[in-house]
Amino acid sequence: MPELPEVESVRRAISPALEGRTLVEVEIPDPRLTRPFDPVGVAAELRGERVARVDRRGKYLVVRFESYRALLIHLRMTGSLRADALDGDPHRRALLTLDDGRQVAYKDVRRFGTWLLLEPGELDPYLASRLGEEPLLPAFTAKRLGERLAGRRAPLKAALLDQRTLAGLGNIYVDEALWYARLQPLREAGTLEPDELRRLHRAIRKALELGVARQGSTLSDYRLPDGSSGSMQREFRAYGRTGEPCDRCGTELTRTRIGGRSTWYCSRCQH
DNA sequence: ACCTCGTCCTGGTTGC
DNA sequence: TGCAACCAGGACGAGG
Repeated sequence: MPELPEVESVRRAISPALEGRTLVEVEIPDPRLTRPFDPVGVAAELRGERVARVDRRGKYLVVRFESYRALLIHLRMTGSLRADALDGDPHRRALLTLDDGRQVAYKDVRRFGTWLLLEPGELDPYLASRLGEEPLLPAFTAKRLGERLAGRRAPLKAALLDQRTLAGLGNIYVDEALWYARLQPLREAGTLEPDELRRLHRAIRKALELGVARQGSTLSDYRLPDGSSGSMQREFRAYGRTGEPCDRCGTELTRTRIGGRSTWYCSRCQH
C-alpha cells in the first residue's frame, strides 16, 4: 500500500519522463477516478498542459503545471503510475500521451485512487487542511511531534495514522516505527515522555528513510513505474510477522487490531 | 476539538 | 470441488 516511501519512489522514477513535457492526449475511461466525477471534463482540461515539476506531499503526488494548476494524484491502496501504455491491461484507469510520444498509464485494481485537478491557489489550502508536518524535512522535530500528540487520548498507532498528525505514515511504516521506538501501539498518544518522543521521532525518520532507500515495499500490487518491485518488505521488523521472533528479544511478535487495522508488535520490548 | 466506525473497491485466500 | 465469506486499508463523512 503506497505510503510515503512508495510515493516518493514513484515520484523520483516518473518525474524525468513528465517534467517539461506537454500532455497531448489524455484518456480517463474510469468514471470514478476523478473528483468530482467528471473524467471527460478533467481529461479535456488536462490536454495541452505542460508539466513544470512533480512533487510529493505526504502520500500525494503533485503534478504541477506551468499554468499553476496542479493534478493531485493519490494512489490509495493499489494505484500505480507506469512508464508504459499497459495496452490490454483491464485495470488501466487512465492514459497520458506526451509530446515526445511516450505514454504514462495509471493502473488501479481496486479503484480507491483519485485524481483531482486544482486551479491556481487551491493546492496549498487543500493540502494544509488535510496534512501535518512532512516527516523527512528539518521542520519536523521531536518537539513538534510532541505538540501534535499532546492531550490526545487515542492509541498512539491511531494518532500516527491520522495524516494531520504528520503526513505520510500508513499501516506498514507506523508498525515499523513503533518497533524501532520500542513503543506499544496501544499507548495513549498524549502520555509520551520527552525521551519517548525523541525515540519515536528518530524511529519514524529511520523507518521512512529505509523505505525510500529500498524503493518501497512490494507485497502484492505496489510497483515502480518500470514495473519492478521495491525491496523494503525484506526489512520488516514487525509488519506482517505474526509468530516470528522479535529481532531484538526473540519473543514471538503479537498481532492485534487497532482502529480497524492489523497491528504487529513485540509485547516484551515495546511499552 | 477529538475519537470511532462504516464505506468504498476487487482479487486472493480461507472455510465449509 | 465449488462457492460464499472474509480480508487487505487510506481517506472521508457521520455520529457520539
